[in-house]
Amino acid sequence: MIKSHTKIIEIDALNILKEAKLRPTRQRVSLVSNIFKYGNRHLSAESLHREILNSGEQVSLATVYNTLHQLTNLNLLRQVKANASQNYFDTNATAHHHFFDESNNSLIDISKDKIKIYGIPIPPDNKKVSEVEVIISIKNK
Amino acid sequence: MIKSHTKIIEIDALNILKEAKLRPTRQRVSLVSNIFKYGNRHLSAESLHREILNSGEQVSLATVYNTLHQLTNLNLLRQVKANASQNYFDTNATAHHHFFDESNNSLIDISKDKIKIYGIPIPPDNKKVSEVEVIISIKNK
DNA sequence: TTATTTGTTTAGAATAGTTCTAAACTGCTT
DNA sequence: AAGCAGTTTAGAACTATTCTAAACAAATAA
Repeated sequence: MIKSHTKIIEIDALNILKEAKLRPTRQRVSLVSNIFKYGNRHLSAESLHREILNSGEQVSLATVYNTLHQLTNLNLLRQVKANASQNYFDTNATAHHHFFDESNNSLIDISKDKIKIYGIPIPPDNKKVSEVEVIISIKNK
Repeated sequence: MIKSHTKIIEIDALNILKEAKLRPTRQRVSLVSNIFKYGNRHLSAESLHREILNSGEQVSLATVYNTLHQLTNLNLLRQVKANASQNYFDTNATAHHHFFDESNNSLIDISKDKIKIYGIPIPPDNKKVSEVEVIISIKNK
């Protein structure tokens, strides 16, 4: 049962990589499987790397970075803006907003349609808006 | 004339440090003078350090970081959220928003009252909102 | 099928960015 | 002016990320 479940995930990973025109190397298959296994979440390169190593696979941290950036360029991941020491990648690549918990640097999704924004200024000449996001910093009461 | 202008800025720096209960060491006086000399702007530790060295003073990069963090804790500076490789400190510590230019990682201020936001969700239990900011990413047309 | 070329991928090494901590300094107390 | 306590500085250590040379894979030619 578990084996067959794993198989399904791997097939998904293979499809994702095929669509992305990235070679389905051992490293990428295990990375992509892991990245999208648990629904929407916020990953650092380091935490993903640990996860992979714990699952018994061997992939270098540099490859983790490569793959995260490739998926980000393909809009399958999204880099989150936060003033944390490490960068976070969001497995929800569609537009949405975040709570940023300053007490532990963690992020919580807020769906796009919860928040309405009016008065977005016109960008400078020769620039266009690529994304509008609201970050609500929170801290302990 | 220039000398006297510098003098005034130094007195400002001395006052800021006095209010902040930080000792007015040579390093801090030149850092604080420089930080607030040019109105609102977005500084990285590295760029501020270069600025100081160019002005003939000798301060270590570690001290630049120390001072930036001290001023941030005192709400005289504000750390900007951006997915850049380095952290940026905003000399405008009041609430406002930003354009983030993806083409060169630069920031442009947007005044708080330009943008209206409705529907900010209630934060999780025992948390309170400390800041709401909008980041409008822009790129070349 | 095998050799050759060409482009892709990986991961160790190098670099960039930030923090830690021991020594130096400052001001207070005696 | 000597000793003590807390503060500050900056070199060294560490963490996060990127670079690049070697390994690999696919495509083509022999």
